[in-house]
Amino acid sequence: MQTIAPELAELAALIADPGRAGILSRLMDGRAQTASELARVAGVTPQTASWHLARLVERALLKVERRGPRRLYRLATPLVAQMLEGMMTVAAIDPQPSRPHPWIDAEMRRARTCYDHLAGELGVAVTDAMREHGHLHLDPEAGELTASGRAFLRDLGIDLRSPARSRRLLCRPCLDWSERRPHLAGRAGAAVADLALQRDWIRRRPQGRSVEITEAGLVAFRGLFGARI
Amino acid sequence: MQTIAPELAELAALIADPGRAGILSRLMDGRAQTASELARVAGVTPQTASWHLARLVERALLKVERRGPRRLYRLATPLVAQMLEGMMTVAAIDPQPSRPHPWIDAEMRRARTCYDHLAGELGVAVTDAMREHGHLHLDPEAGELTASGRAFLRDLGIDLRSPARSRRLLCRPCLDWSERRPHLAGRAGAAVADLALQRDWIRRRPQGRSVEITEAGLVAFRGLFGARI
DNA sequence: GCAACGCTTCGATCATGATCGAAATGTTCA
DNA sequence: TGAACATTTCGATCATGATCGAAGCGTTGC
Repeated sequence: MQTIAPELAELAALIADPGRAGILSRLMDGRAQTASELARVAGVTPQTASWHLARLVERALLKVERRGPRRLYRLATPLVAQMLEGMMTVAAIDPQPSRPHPWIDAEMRRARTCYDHLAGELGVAVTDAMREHGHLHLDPEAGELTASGRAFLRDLGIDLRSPARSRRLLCRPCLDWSERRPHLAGRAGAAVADLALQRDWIRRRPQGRSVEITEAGLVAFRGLFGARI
Repeated sequence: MQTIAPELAELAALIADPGRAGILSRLMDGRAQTASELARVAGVTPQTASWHLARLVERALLKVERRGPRRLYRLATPLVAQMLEGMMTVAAIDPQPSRPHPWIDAEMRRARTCYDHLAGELGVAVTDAMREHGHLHLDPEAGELTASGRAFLRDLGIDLRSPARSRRLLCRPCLDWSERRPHLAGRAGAAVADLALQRDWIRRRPQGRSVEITEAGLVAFRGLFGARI
């Protein structure tokens, strides 16, 4: 019985190295990174990272772009991000009975981006607040932005039609691996994250995927969204 | 920077072995299998399979159930199936320009079940036919069953409310890794597959995940659905 | 209780691939 | 053209874990 199992194993083997897993995890914020930065997060020497990166590109998980003497790596397609999202969700399931993940970096747990939307305590808090205000319904598999939610986002200055890529789902849940609860994803989630970056409510930390919540951000998330953060 | 990367790598390593990947792939039809059957599909001796199965259970990817002298293994949660689905989708992406997958078993490519719904040429053909008849809209990320579609399924004797687990999404796309195109999943997809099994349109092959399309099935899929199969 | 059967544990062997130092390549800028 | 820098290639070493034979365990049925 020939199945896709060999390819599945091959793909998994590619992710199974801690260095490569670190690289992929780092790229989950959707932006491109240099080989040096990726070597740093993987905790290996540049030549080792180069070897890992070559494998990831060869297998089409990453694509590379030359920018002067540097090379910028990013996830090849959103499909890869979606796959990693699913794997992280399962990876976060402790075989042991549920408890918080003390081994996750506090900054990551607090606030980060997940490809293009907010995650961590912040992402879940904003999502919860929107649900409580009736802006949002979120089931494990599906999500819906209510009329109230559309109005709310519009009043914030978000044009949901703008991201053009209307083929993307407006509103979907994404299981937060650190909080073990869904947060808002899809076009609406991306729009909220964009807004937060634009208004300087959050700032990307120079290294890593975590973001810093500014003072203005705390005020905005609490005041405008009603988030308990 | 502590992230979930180590857990991600550990999880991937678990799937990275061809034997274990074969076991997981085999269990993607959602049913439980004996250790012997899983050893067979993995192509290893029973004692090696036992070792693999122990790791998968320990890491909570599988759960085991004793049935007399046998042990029945199944996927621990639908989350695992969803993760594997995502991985298979990426695994099926050839780094090389697109072409059919000659290395996939013809029976698997023809018709199989994907957790609880139809996949392969059959799954895609049924989905396409339903789309062409206006029963279904299917975007890469989302799906919608139209009023016509609901009526169509009702006339077939499908009660979409019956599966009780109404938290599940009614209609969603699932990227078919052998056809590289979406097929119908969600509660509607599961209902169609259930119906097909009940009416003996398809039969599960004793080994493997592929299903056999019966003569009556060909008539039904062509006549009732209008599928080009 | 005993035999049959399915499955697991133990122990020894063997193969794959991750690692880094050293050196080469390639790009930019002066 | 040459210097500076980012990245890759090469080569040798080393560690992890997959494998199977043999033996042990546990359940069922006579």
